[in-house]
Amino acid sequence: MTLKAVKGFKDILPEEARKRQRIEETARQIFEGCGLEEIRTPILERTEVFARGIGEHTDIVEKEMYTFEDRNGQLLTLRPEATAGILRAVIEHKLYNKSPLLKLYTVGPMFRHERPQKGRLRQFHQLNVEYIGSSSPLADAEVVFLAYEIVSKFADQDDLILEMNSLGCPKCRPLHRKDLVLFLKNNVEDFCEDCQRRAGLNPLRVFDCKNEECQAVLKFAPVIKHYICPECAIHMGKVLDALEAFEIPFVQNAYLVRGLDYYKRTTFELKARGLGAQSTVAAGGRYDGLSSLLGGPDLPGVGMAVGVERLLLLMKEELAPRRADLFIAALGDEARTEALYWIGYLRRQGLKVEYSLEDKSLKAQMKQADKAGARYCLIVGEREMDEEEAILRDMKTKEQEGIDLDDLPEILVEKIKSQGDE
RNA sequence: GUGGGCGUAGCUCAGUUGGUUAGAGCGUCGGGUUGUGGCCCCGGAGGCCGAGGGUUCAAGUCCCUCCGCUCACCCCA
Repeated sequence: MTLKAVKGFKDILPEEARKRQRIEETARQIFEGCGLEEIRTPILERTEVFARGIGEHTDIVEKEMYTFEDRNGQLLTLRPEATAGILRAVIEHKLYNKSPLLKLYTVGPMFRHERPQKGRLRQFHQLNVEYIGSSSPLADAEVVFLAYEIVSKFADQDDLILEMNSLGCPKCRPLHRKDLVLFLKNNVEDFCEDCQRRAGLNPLRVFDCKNEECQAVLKFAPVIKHYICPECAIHMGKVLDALEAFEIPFVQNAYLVRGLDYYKRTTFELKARGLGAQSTVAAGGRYDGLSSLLGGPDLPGVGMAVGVERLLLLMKEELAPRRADLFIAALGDEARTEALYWIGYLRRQGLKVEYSLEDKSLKAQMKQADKAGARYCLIVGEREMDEEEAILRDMKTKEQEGIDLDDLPEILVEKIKSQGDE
């Protein structure tokens, strides 16, 4: 029995790692360009951080967290999402005293013990953004903007759909919730088993049900939109106006809800065709009460997460093959030793130089040069050593020229670097 | 946790009504004269046919159990 990775945990092999590098590079560029700063918090937190932050009765906390006791009997959890940990760090280090608005991003693995399927792993990765300290609807719009910008860099815009909704606030939400619960109670018979269960735990969730009969009944259910207080309505209006100004297309979905308790007001999901059942590639919303829930000051906040694995699924473009600037094919011990000196020098000059670790035939070395995508191949054997002139072959044009051994590295640097600028 | 689909070389897959040494393409390595890559040609390596039982003279092929992968429910990024 060979050893295998744990279920839902995947090895990221070189080809995929390169794609992820591209995604992260692009994201960082966009984040930094918008004035965000990176924060990195631990993957492990005290269970409390998530239990209080995410909500005791959410599925995540109830049955999906990797929670265990360490050697001292302390309850720890592998983070299932990023926001709670970041808030914990912001509060712990009183970062809010340094600036009234913190614009933070982080990239890294999250862990949830769910059954794996397309676009869903137990260890998965997110690009995360948090705007902490601002109640402005523009903060909400910025966060949506960032999600949209990143995703649309890798996905066809026609395949994307941005859904917006407002969940209301502690003032107006309870009214809706009360009426909704009442409605569900009065119509219990018409709902599927799942919905009947949801009604007790997280009533908003029934709106997510895929059952057609449930959806038919839900047409008559109280919708948040009609309960929202003037403040929330104005906030929502400003967010949507800003999105229009940003030229980001969206639709309003009155049934859009969130799985985490801490969300208030703005909530959104960016969905994509071609992802399978897990169609959400990015999502987020406002979480004004979270900071105080975690024992910090009453800081407003809004954030979002992009699912990296899902983005990977959408990423169609093939990566450019790797390219070496130069491959050095050396024949014989003397040439080889000299070649090593050149290789060290050239690499320190920033050139991508490869060569064969094994003592192979010239033909085999040329093949290797080809596989490395080398633009040039330098050939040096006994003959060249005697004549004090190595052969430089342009792999594309097949043209060859002699290079004087005396100041060979300098000549190569100049030649290859000037080529690269063209 | 509940369903469906699938497990044969590194990868994608063939494998006839059960029948002898399990195949192909791609990849990989080597060769096609003395020191020159890609294309082409030739050759090599590489499989407890997911595991364990059973039926049979005979199992990759049939039956059972388990394991794994996968898609969907659920939930969510």
